[in-house]
Amino acid sequence: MQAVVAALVAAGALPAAIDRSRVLVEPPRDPSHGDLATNAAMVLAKDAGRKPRDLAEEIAAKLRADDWVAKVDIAGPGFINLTLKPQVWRAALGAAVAAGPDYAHGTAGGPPVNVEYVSANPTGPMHVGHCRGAVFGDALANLLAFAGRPVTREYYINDAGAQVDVLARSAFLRYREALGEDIGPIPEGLYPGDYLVPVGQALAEKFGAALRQQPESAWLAEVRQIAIDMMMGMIRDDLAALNVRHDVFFSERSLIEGAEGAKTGDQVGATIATLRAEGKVYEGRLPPPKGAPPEDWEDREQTLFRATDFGDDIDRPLKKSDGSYTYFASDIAYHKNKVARGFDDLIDVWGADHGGYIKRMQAAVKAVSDGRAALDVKIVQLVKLLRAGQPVKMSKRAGDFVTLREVVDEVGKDAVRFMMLYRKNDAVLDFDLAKVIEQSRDNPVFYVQYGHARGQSIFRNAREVLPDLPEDPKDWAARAALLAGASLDRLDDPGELALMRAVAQFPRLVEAAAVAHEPHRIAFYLYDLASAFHGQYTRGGKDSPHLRFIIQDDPQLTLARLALVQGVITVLSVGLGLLGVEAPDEMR
RNA sequence: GCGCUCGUAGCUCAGCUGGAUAGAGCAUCAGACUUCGAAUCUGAGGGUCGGCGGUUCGAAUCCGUCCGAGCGCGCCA
Repeated sequence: MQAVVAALVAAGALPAAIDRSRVLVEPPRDPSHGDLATNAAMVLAKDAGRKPRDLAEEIAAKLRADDWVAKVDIAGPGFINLTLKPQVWRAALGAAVAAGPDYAHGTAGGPPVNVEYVSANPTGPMHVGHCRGAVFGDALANLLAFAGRPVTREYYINDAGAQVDVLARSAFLRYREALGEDIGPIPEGLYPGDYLVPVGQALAEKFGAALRQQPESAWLAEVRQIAIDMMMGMIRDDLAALNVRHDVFFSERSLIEGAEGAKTGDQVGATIATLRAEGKVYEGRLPPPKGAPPEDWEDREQTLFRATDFGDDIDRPLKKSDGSYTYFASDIAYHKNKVARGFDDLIDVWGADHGGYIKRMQAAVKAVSDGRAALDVKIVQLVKLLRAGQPVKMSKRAGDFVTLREVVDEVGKDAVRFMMLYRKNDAVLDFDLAKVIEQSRDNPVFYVQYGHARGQSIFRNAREVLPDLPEDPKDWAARAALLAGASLDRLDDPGELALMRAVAQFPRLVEAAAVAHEPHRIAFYLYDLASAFHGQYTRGGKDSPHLRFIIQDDPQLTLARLALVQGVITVLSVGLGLLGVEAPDEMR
């Protein structure tokens, strides 16, 4: 397209200085308009001082000369619709089959990117509320990595706040219990969950009765660390059950107290000092919050980050009244640490309740990187857990919540992952435990997986016609070698062409989804592809047996159609892989 | 009071970053099983894209303003 515009400029039909940036070429929404559409004539007409339709005629004439173009139409206010020759799609299918698992790989490279997700407090097992962010972050990281960017997956362990001291005290109580003491009901303010019982037992085994009569100051740090380590072990197991993984588990405490060996010292204090030297931190006063002022509001001089200089609405405090750092202060130091490790591109995945935090964190990232680094915060909205349309009630009793593990055990990780991604991340999501195990079109997980299984089933059956087919469904290379000899010219049914187009579109889709940080686009695309495939499959029914994939007396045609099936299941398999969902060879 | 997010078919949601007659699934109605897996498919009806203005060749999409929902608003993380 650009070449055509250039030619027109050269021919004097268009001014040389014309702005081409708005010229787009993309598949139209309505397939009956052709394979590609461009707005070039409309966009360029004004600057050129020409009527859009006249200009369109001129451009169309050039396009008709192209080898790949079968048809050019001008429609509406000046759209130019291109229909490509089937050879284009056949070539794309051939490429997909040949590339196998690498199809669409590396479509959108770029600098290293750091994705932080989950970062649940290490005070207990993961609950359902965590799983959406976990799945989203993991799939986004998969997507970026597959698109060709070096990705680091990170978990920030909030092991420095007051809540881990509560954890330590709760664990200590279980320790006394493990030593045979009757501890009665768990006091208000401590974590009551049974998951702390093993921690108490571990403490009892390690220390015997040694800690029992000691004051809190003597045992707090050690008990805390053991409890945190055990909680993180549980969390990692929970994440593993969801097929979520991280490369780096980063401790907040290590920022404040220094990493092992204490070489790094207090990075939070150092960060504040640096910012202060740059004039980005000052001592000052804040106005009380509007609306409902807190009872204990106290107007005092405090250490503030000049967030308003970087786009935030108000400057933000860095120290509590007792002199310790606010969570925000250590978060600044943490993000500065990420920048120092070479990441100029940061992505954080947060829950909806942290929405009010985005501006200040983006301001902080700008401040600590001199504007070089950018932070994109993806908010995942609430998940409403249902069973057959009815809300799953969580008991109000503290410590009694639905754990992530319970949900995964009930419906499986594939269903959880797919459904979490079958929605935009910033829209609330209903998750119905009854529906996701249904085996019907109403359940997208099943529907897409069934598409893959059905494709593999065709290969199993096709061995009657083509005995040379490799038996192993996972041996894509052997299949690709055989299918390379297929005469793809035999694929000329409109349904087949539509499937080829869909397969050809996948690399573009991966690129767009990666750039937009939107893994849900993959899920929707896969559903559409599965739908087109199921449709073509059923078309080869009683009325049109000649459209069946396997034609008994025509091995060559069968081979060509198997190449199409292989293209489809390649994309289904790669796409499901990005989402972290299995692509089964058969449904059971 | 302020900020962020959202508002699309009866229900649950897409809409490729400004394109053509706004699309799927469920539900409703009408059809297709001596089949490579009917666990599927084909078709029909159903819409002031929350309202009103603006920007332009063109708006569900961008801007303004109302209405409605959710989340947040020193020393919780």
